[in-house]
Amino acid sequence: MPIGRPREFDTEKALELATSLFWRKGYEGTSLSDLTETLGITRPSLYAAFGNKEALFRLVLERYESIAGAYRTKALEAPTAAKVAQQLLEGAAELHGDKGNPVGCLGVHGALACGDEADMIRRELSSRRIAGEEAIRRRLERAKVQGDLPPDASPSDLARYLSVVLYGMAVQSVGGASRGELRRVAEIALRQWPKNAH
Amino acid sequence: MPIGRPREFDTEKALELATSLFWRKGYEGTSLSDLTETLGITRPSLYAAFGNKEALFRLVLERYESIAGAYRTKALEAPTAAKVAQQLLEGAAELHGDKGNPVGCLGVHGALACGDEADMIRRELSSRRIAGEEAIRRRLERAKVQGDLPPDASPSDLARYLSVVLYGMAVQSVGGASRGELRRVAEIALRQWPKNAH
DNA sequence: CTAATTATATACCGATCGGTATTATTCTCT
DNA sequence: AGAGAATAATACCGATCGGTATATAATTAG
Repeated sequence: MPIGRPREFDTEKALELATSLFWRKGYEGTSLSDLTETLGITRPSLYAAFGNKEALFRLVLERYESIAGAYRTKALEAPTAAKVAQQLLEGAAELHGDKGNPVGCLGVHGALACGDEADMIRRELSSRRIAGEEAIRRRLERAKVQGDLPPDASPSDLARYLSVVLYGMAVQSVGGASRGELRRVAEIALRQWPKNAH
Repeated sequence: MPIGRPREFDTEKALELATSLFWRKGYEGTSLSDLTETLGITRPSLYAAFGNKEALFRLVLERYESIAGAYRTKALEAPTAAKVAQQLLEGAAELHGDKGNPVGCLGVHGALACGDEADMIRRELSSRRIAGEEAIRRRLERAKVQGDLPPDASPSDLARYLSVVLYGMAVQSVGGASRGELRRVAEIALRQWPKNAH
């Protein structure tokens, strides 16, 4: 056991509560009072354990991506480009259609528009969205090399299209879309997927 | 001329400046100090002219929808369902690809996630998004009656799909997507549009 | 035991939030 | 000119923001 007085709360459980809070209300919309009240700890305890609000948000973001965003990395490992697209869109439908999760996507509405003070977070989320799109693009380029996509298909355009639908589904879920409705959106979005001639 | 001391600023110009401010930074992200500084008026003048921050935002929202959202109502008047879809998506590409406009969409990121105080605005924007989707759905139902869509096509699913792509394009534009990139997204999204056998 | 170390709770910091009371100024109407 | 009405400028309100100084309690090391 480490030296000094032992911590009286579970940091992992606290991160989980903070995640759902930031997920629902975004970065700026979540106040320190929200956090301390929900986590059941005092302000100095929060700062001693996590640094400050911004550092806590970054920890939450890591946690969110490794859990809620797990379907993304898994989808990119699917054998064909068509299956990658399918798993991405259906995974988003499952995630956002799950009534147990807060609506929307932490990465999308966490800080789309915000005051000057949260500008760092806005940029961070934006670059993460871009990185996600890049990952899809690289996977589709590989697919093209493997003859898995028609020669005239553009991996970057298709990756952008997939990202757009993913973002849109997150926004749509804020309006209360059900899992079935999101699934049908995914199905329609996949209809146009470029068919290989072979 | 009305009785009393005349107003020394142009309310229409002030609304325009407020629109671009709310458009960029969202409802909560825009402070009264931002507003008074940008509009070049004092706080009491703003309150006398527009009521309060929330009332000003609603005025801005009306203005935004009648200007930036004009392409939507126009698109719904297109002769065929396919052209409605095309004009909706291409209109969004033009709007969000215009470097003269702030990125994103006021209705989408104006208050997706926010603190408790802005909850009214969040609900307002959400219900407007739903109303927009409903308008598309009704147009597509009319198209189906007119034999303009295949019998097995679902107007509500297609309307939801179109809305998702519109939302997603708004988010994508925050990441700096160009007009051409958004146009290609629109083009891909339209490939799957149900073809009529006729 | 004492000393060192770490977490806790209370109470507070300056800055900013949205909003307003007060007073002075500029106009129309009689 | 003077009364009434509306806007303008200054200065301020309580509440909340993110963050912290201070002191106390709980633990390990010696």
